[in-house]
Amino acid sequence: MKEDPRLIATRQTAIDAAQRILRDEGVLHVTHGAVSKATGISRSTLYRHWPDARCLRDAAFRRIATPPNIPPKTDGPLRSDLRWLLGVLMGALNDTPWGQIAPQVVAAASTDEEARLVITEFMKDRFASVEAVFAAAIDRGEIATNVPVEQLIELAVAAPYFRKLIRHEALDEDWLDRHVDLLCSIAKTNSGQ
Amino acid sequence: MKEDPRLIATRQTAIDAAQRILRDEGVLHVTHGAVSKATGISRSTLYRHWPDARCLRDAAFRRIATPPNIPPKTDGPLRSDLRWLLGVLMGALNDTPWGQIAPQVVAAASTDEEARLVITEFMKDRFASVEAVFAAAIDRGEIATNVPVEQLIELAVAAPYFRKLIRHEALDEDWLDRHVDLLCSIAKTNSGQ
DNA sequence: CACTTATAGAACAAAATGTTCTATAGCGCA
DNA sequence: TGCGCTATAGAACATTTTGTTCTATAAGTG
Repeated sequence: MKEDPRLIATRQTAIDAAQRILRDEGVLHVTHGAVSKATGISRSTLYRHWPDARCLRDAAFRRIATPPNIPPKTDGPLRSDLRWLLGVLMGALNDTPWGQIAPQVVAAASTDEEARLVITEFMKDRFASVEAVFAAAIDRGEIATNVPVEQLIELAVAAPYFRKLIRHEALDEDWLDRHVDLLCSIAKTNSGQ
Repeated sequence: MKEDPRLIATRQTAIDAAQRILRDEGVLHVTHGAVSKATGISRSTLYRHWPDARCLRDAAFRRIATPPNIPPKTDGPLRSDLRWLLGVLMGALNDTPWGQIAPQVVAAASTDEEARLVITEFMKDRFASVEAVFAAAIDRGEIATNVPVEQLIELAVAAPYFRKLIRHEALDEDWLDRHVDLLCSIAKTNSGQ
C-alpha cells in the first residue's frame, strides 16, 4: 500500500513554492492562487491538499520546522566547541531556507498557534545543544564556579537570533569570534558575586 | 487654518482599531473592511484616508514607532542606571501597545520596508540609551579596561527582546535582576583577553 | 449665515477565494 | 497487459473581499 507518487510530488512542489513566496513576499501572499501560478498546479488540486489558506500557510511554516539536527561537539575546549556549534547555527540562519523564513515564522507566532509551536520546539533544540556544550565544559572543570550558566546559554543563543531576526543585521565570522570570546571570558571568570 | 477635527478623530479611531486587530489577529486581518466593522467608520471614508491595504497596515505600524522616548538616567552607579533603563524598556515590552504589536512589526520587517524602518529606528534609540549609560560608567571609571562595551550593549538589549519577541517567554523582575547582575559583573571584570 | 469639506451609504466593478463537476491520465495491483 | 482507483487539470460557478464612484447629509470654518 504505497503512497501515490503524484501526491508526494504535488506536495513537494507546492510547499517549495509556498516557502519561496513566504520568504520573498511575506505571509500575505501565500495563497492558493499564487502557488498555482508559481507551479502550474491547478487551484482545485491545491484546495484538495490544503482546504483553506490557513492550512497552506501552516504547511509552509511546518515544513521548515525540521532543520537538520545539530549534534554538538563536546570534546572541548569550550571555546572550540562553542565556536563550532554557533558557527553551524549561524550558517543555518544565513544560508538555509530556514534562516530566510524564520522571521516570518517568528512574526506569525504571536497570533498563529502552529507557528508558535514551530518556534518553541526549534528553540528547545538549540538550547539543548548549547547546554550540552556547557555541561561538558563544566565536567572538564573549564568553567568558574558561581557563573550563572543558564543565563550564559541564553545570551549565547539570544545574540545571533536578535541580530538576524530582529535587527536584520549581518552575521559574519568576525562578529561570531568576538561573541564566542566574550562568552568564554565570562565562563572562565569568577564573577565575584 | 486649523485642521478639521473630523479628520483627526477618524484617523485616531481607525488606527486604534487597526492596532488592536494587528495585535489580536495578525497583519492578515488588518483591512479596511475589518476596521470599518470594528469602528463604524464607513469603508469609503477609510479608503479616503488610506488608499489601499498596504497604506493602512503601514499606518498601524508607523503609529507605534513613536514610543515614549527614554531619557536614560546616567548618574550612577552602573547597576542602578542599567536596572532602571532596562526596567523601563521591559515595562514597555510587557504593558504597552508597542510591546504587544512589536512581534508583528518585526515579522513584517522582512518583507515590508516601512516596518523595517520602524524597527531599525526604534532599535537605534534603544541602543543609544544603553550606550549613554555605559559611557557615563566609563567616565566614572566603573568599567574595567579591555571590556568590549559594544558587545555588552548588544547583549543588554538582545536578551530581553529575544525572550519576549522570539521565545515569547515572560519578562519579570527576577529575570531582569539576574540579567543586570551578569552585565555588571562582566563590565567590572577585566576579561583578561 | 454661506461656503467648504468630511462622512455615510449605496451602487458598482474587479479581483480573490472557495466549491463543484467532468474528462483525462497516471498509478497500483492482479 | 488490462482493470479499477484516484489524482489532476480545467472550466463553470457562487461567494466574499477589495477598491471606486456617486449623492445626500451633516459638521466645521470664517
